[in-house]
Amino acid sequence: MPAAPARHRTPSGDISAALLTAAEDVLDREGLAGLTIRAVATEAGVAPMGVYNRFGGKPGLIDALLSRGFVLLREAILGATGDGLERLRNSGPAYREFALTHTHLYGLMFNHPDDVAPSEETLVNAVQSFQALVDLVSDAMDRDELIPAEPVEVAQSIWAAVHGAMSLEIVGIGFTADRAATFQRMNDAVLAGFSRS
Amino acid sequence: MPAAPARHRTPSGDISAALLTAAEDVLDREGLAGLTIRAVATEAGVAPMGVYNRFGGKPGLIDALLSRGFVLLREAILGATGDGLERLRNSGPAYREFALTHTHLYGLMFNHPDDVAPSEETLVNAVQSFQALVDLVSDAMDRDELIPAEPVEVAQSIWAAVHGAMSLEIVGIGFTADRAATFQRMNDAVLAGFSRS
DNA sequence: CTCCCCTATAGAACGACGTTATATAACTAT
DNA sequence: ATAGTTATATAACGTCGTTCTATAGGGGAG
Repeated sequence: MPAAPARHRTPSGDISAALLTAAEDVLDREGLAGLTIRAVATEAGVAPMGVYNRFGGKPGLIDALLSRGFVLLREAILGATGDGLERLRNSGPAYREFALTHTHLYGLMFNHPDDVAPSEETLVNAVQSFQALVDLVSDAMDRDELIPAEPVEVAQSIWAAVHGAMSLEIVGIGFTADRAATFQRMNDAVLAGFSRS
Repeated sequence: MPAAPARHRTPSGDISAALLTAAEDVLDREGLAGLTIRAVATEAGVAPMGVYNRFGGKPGLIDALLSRGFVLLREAILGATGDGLERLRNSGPAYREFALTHTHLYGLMFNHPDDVAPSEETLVNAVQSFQALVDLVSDAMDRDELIPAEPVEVAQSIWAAVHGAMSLEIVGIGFTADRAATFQRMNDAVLAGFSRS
């Protein structure tokens, strides 16, 4: 009989992390269409069954990607420098940077397939991303740099504007030459709407 | 031999329209996951091959949906009542109404699959949707109800904010009780950022 | 160190998908 | 009525997500 084919076995604990990292890479590189169970498993050097053992299937794997995406988004927002209103203003470009660095993941986070039901953990991470923005708004209000109002309401408006700008920019709908400058202007205009004259 | 199976044949000219209408219905009813060639053809009472004869395949069919979506969006914007700044303000809720009525189509318009390359006609319709908003902005500026600026820049910012709000509302990311009221407040805040004090 | 159980592995299989190819039958224009 | 265009039914191919089987590698108990 022929020599037994050398069969490698990945240590249990490393499988989830390997699959998740591989999924991120495949998604960034080839988009959602290229994100197949077989492709991710191959990229991770793991058997396709691992996706089912660890994530319960493709929707579970995508949910894990979303969860990680919101963690990264929160870190991007918190990475903004400055204080008060200045920091809030700087969080806009930081948000933009994240979206442009992970366009496919970003698109997935705000427009996931119907069969992907965000898990509790994912929802918590999404809320914490939003909370990071709320905190920046609250701080600016405490410093009297913004009109007093409900911070959650204001943060929701700012997030909508910033997310909308990135969604349009990623899909290629833009009618101005300098995208970064247009983003800045929109960011400033929205903040101006909530600022003291 | 058995009786020939009664084979119905759809008149040529009606096939495209039947397929497109069926695709709209299936998309609205079952989402992108349910939008299969076979399902659309069955819904239209037409052979699956019709999609290839008329639209060149599934990406072509989706492109036709996008094209029609932007026409509907333009009509929704133009349907806003009032004059000048008031009409611009009213176009927000009209936009929201369209997005909520066709959530799946709306999501597709601003986050289409990688293999769907928008046709020239679709791009023209998208530009015309945007132009409708630019015209409202220009009119409000002409009436001195907005700060003088480049209408395209201002319209781009407004669209970003409104689109972002609907994108978040559709995906279920919202932290305020009354979605319609929050939308109104954001709409007003953005316009305030471009308005005369 | 040895044995055993847990679990990752390879591989086949299923149904559904987008797509292509075939041959037949229905409409349309002459 | 006839000929050509074109929609039809049907089968097939490869790939997808998913499930099932049997095998074999690694970690823990003795």
